[in-house]
Amino acid sequence: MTNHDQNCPNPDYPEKGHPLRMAKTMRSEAAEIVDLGELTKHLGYLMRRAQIWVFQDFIRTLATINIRPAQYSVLTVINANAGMTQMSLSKALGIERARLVHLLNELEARKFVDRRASKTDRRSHALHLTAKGRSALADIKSLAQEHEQHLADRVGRKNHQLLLRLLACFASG
Amino acid sequence: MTNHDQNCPNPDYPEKGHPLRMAKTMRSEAAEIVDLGELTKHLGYLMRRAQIWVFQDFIRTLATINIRPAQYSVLTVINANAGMTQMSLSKALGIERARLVHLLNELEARKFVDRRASKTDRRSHALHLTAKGRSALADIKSLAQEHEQHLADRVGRKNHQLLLRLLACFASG
DNA sequence: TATTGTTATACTCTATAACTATA
DNA sequence: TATAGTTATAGAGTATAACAATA
Repeated sequence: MTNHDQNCPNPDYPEKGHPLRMAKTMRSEAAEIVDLGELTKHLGYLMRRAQIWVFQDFIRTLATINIRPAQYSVLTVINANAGMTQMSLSKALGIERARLVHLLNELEARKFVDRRASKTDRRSHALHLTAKGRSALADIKSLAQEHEQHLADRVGRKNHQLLLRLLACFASG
Repeated sequence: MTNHDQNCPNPDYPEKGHPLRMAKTMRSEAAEIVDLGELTKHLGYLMRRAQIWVFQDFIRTLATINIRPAQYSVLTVINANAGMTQMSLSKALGIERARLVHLLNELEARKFVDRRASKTDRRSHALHLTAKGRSALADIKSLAQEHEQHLADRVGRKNHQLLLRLLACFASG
């Protein structure tokens, strides 16, 4: 019996097994009993496993529109802060500015984002969503909500809210 | 005011700022106000930020012994399941077997781990910690506990326990 | 035929350093 | 001198595919 069976409202949601790790040829279903030792007492281990689970569900749920978590976060924050600079976006999301360049190149190539000349500082760019970007974001948000519902189904609505509150301790601090 | 201020027992532990992201030259401390939009309602976003925080604290706390989270998990599970195969370890930790080869090569080069011939299946290896590996793991566990205490200090002891329970829903499932 | 360990490749993301053009 | 954006490189980590030895 694995650790979560006692506590998870719906341990098998959305189907048996890890979202993207369904073995192609599963001859022996016998899941070996492996002792994880101290690992299950470490928040870091559980967070890593949980984060992989969540991101894979996100990627799968938004696969039709081909948006990954990092891209979603960039679009969302630009939408909420039109005209912001790359440095500001980089700091807000904790994404290295060098990495952000590539993310923005992709989103600009897809005509979701505009880099406009700043009026006050000619070193920096003012970031804006295009009309196409705003339209796409509406669809993306809808799918992202669907994804979030998967998580709430998995862990329970109250626990979902609780996790949001508890994890905020580590964000940005 | 950031999101976690109301809820975190000790929002500034262990010092101001992110563990490894202290700017080298911080002229203007004025943290710009950036609206994160819907992101703070997404478990995935908060998990990613939290996981980065936690892993960076782990890496820093165990820097003297030069052990990273993935290496720690491998040593711990081999210790608890002497003689296990690489496939079994790969499945238990959710690490691709191709990736595990490199991890084990490193740990074998450091004389922490032995790959012995299996007695029952000549395709597979039986994994064991060496005497040096067991000795090192004792020190490593002590530092890992210190790291875990940092997390408990950050989020509060009761919340720490709560998080362990809630996140287990996503692990392994 | 399928599985174990291995090698190799591609892609995402992190971490740096260096460069340019501005400030 | 310092900062914004860019380019480049190195290293984790993930995801695949293919191969040899073995089952």
